[in-house]
Amino acid sequence: MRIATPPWTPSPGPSQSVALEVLINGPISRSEIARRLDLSPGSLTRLSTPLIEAGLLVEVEERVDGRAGRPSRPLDVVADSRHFIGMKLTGNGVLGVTTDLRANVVATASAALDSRDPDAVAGVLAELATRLGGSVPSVTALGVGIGGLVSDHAIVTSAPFLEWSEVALGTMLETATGIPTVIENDIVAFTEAEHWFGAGRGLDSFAVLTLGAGIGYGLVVHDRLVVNEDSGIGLVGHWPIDPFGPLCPAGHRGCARSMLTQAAITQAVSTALGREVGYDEALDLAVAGEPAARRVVDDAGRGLGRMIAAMANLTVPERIILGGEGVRLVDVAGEAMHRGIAEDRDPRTHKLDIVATPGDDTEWCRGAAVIAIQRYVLGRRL
Amino acid sequence: MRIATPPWTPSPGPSQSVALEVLINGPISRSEIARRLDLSPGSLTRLSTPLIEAGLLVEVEERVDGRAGRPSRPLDVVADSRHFIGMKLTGNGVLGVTTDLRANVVATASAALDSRDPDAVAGVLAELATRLGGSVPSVTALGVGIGGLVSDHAIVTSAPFLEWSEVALGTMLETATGIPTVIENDIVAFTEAEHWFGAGRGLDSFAVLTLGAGIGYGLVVHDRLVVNEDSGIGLVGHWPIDPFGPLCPAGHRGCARSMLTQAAITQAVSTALGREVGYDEALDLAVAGEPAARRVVDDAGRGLGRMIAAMANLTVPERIILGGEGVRLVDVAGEAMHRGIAEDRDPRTHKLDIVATPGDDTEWCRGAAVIAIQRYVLGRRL
DNA sequence: TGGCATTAGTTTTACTGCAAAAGTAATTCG
DNA sequence: CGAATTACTTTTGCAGTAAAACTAATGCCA
Repeated sequence: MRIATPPWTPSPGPSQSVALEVLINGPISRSEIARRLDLSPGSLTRLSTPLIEAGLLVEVEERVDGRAGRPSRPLDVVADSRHFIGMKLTGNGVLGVTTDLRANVVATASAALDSRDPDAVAGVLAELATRLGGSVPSVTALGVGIGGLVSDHAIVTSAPFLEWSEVALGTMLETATGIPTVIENDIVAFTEAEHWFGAGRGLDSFAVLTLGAGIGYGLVVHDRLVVNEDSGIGLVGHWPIDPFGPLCPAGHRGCARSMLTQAAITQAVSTALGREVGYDEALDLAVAGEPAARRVVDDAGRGLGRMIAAMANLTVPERIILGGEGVRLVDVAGEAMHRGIAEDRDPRTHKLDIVATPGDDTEWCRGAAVIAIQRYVLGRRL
Repeated sequence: MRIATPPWTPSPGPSQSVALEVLINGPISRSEIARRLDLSPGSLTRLSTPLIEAGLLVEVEERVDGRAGRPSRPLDVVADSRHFIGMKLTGNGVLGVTTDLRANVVATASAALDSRDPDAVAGVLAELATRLGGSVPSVTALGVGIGGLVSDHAIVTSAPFLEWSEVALGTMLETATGIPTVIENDIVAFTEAEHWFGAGRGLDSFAVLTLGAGIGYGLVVHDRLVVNEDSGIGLVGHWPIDPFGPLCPAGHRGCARSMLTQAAITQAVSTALGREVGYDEALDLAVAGEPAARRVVDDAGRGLGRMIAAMANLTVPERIILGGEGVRLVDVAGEAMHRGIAEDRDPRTHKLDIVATPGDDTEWCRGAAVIAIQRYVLGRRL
């Protein structure tokens, strides 16, 4: 029989900071935590002991560092002491994952959406949550990522792709599942996942750009996400990147949406070749040297590069993280991208640190799970 | 006889926070400070009393608020208890101001530069500092703003307009004047002035764009300036704002430098009219409806608007502050600017809060003085 | 092999700085 | 004129901290 896990008790303050430090920065010794949080060694003993007794932290076996002195006893969180569900809602369906406290995916599932009616959608989500929760002892919290404006971590203010406005999805799901639920904008969720557990971990600032069905943008500065009331609208979708590019439905010429989305690239290649091709096929053709595909992909890469240059120039991040389902473009058009960056970057600037995350669909779900984790770990005051 | 002013003793911690709150947020009651810093009323008595006894703060006469209850006794800093000098260094000369602790200008002076030799320049600056310091009892610190890369608040790493690199201007001036000296990039200084005492006061985030001899950009997010090792290079000077615009010396078509600087506008208007005109005359002609000038100014305004849209989209600031010697462009081309903003902003976004600061040359000097004030008030740990 | 240096972590102690609570002050409103 | 309200002060006790002394576990070196 499994002993019930105690709640994440640490209230805001040094005790919570210690727990967070361990959660985010992996196994870490008491002395290292003391250095980072600027606390005395004595305080660290005092603060860590109750966390260990509560079963939240454990001492892992010491690693031999080869240095002189007593070896450290790194602390780590018991990652599978709690589990979370993260879901990504799109127009066609829902994809979901179960994760542990460190946002490692332990199960995956999906469901189709027949209707856009809020109640029907909530029903599908709840059913999926039940299915995902079956593989773990208990689910601590549920996070849902959605492309649109979300307020109070609970209400979908506006989600054009579902034709929703002011839908209290959070409450609906909490009622249906009995699991504490947070709703969040998908890019915010993705960015927070990179922030806590991804390529942005430990950085003071970074920017995120996602490629896929749409173009997403997130920013962390001074170790905190940058948001305002317009976040979630999709501010960079119509970013002008090529004055001679194709038109988008809103009448912008050569905007990000008309050149960088998967649909834009497949359409441009399909039109040029006179036959329907998929996204991966379009990129394959470019790799193989097919001239039209190559040109479309290079134009996109160059535009992407100029967009990255703009982000770098205006927000001076330590790193730029590229992600999303369509991120393979970065591999295929890397050279064009770097040319695009060079066009709009002063040659005296330092080289940009650009990393691409896996373009797996479940990354969006992990993001939603991270929002649930944050909400749980930090308390209601997110 | 004037009693010697005690040093700004508060060491980092709540005491310093209280002093800062009063310095930046004007006369403010103890209870209001307690609310803002999340301290108890008792703590505020304890913390403010020694600051008052030290002569740093004073109680100003209460303002009648009409509300019930005991009236508050607002605290204020003794602004003219200390004075600072701020200077702006350009290729032709130096402009300087003397200010009080709140960066109010109390004197102005300038000097020409005959030579770009570091020692000669330092001599001119020191002489100017002596002149500026004559009107006040004593000078607490000196700040110098310079268009280029500055490290450690002391060394001019690179200043192309003076053909300087690795000039230890800070030490040179401290030796020559005996006044603690800080060197800082001019845009950083300008932005900090807005942050503490200008249109950015009290905001969590804002962006600054200056127009003049060059294009400057500064950003504050989460109440702190955003900088990295590339800040000071002038990252936005070559921002592409019009694919059909004129060429800049670096070969960029329609970049900010080629369309928004004073030189760009006067040149474009002069060329069109076949005679030399100055900046103000060019703007006057545009106001009067002269077609070529109108077109040049409107093109610039539109480009400025698109640049503002880019800043707003990527950094979601609460406010955008426009400044610099050439800021009159904003008045003359306001309509075109707003059209440019609308082009690249999603119509669903909230209206941007845009303010223009006076285009006085001395604003740059105030900025430098603010850096000196910050360095003094916060201690060496800036 | 034993001492020494080094680093990690614990225990003890004393103290700072805080909030909470109770008290005082100064005003408006009825 | 007193009740309500808000601002500030004084008093008190306590929680969390650092500092110091101590224990522990390793590598290094003679």
